Amino acid sequence: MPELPEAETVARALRKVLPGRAITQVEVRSPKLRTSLEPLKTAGLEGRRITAVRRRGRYVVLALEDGRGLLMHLGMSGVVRVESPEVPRRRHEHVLLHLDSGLCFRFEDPRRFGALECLPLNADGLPSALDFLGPEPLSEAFDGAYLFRASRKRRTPAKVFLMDNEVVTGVGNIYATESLFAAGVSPRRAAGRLTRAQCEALASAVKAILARAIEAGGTTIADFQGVDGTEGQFTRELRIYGREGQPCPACGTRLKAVQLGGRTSCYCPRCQK
DNA sequence: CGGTGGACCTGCTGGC
DNA sequence: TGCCAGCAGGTCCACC
Repeated sequence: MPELPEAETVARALRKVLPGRAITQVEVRSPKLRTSLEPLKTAGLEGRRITAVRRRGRYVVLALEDGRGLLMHLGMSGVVRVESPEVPRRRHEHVLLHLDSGLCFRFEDPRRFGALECLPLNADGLPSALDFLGPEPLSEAFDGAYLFRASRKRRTPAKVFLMDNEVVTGVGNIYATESLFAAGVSPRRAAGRLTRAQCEALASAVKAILARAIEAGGTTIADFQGVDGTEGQFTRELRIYGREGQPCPACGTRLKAVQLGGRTSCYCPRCQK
């Protein structure tokens, strides 16, 4: 799944059903995701009440009444559902949190790149493990001036720069690709060579595209689902992601693809400079 | 320090 | 038809 709009979609759905609920039983069915799941078994979560659901970047935090929180990341293929414990366990459902509402929070993740850990929360209500993250892209702290400042002397490609969680958090391959296209910036351009105007255009594009994607409930390529099983509707609004070889929607030029930072990056060689 | 490449996983697909 | 290399929304670490 999961870039910021998908994490936000999940967080909003969980906010409707989790706050106020107590965890009655923890069911751990795999030894580890990205990190070991063993500590969850002995974390003493039974009886603890969930007080709030927060999102930071691609992470979702389920705050507990005791000052700790469950830090969750959906990796590449994570899906969360809240449904009856009677529904048969799926193949890659690794953690189930039974709730006093009679429902069950279920974390499914075939590739196991996701994470679920219980950690103490700081004054901001977040685990300090997230302190390294850069600004939220939809916050005022993220704008053209910030991008321009942060990119000086960086030789890394603009796309890799935009996907760096320390620069701005939550922008992954899909939304970086779409934002660069919307801003008319080549994904290969050295970050330090971006003009002030390009930084303004990029920041605006990131904000507009993420906001629109959140409205649409995220993007589903293969496996992202909302908590209620629905697919993200932003998929139909993607303009170039995954379309290498096809004509540019703006000028008709054949879209190209390059590998940048190990990720496929589709772009229009004519529209993006 | 900044930048790159591989590792971590399973599942699907496109090309032979 | 069937097989398998390659690729997939992310992060982290070792290495230059």
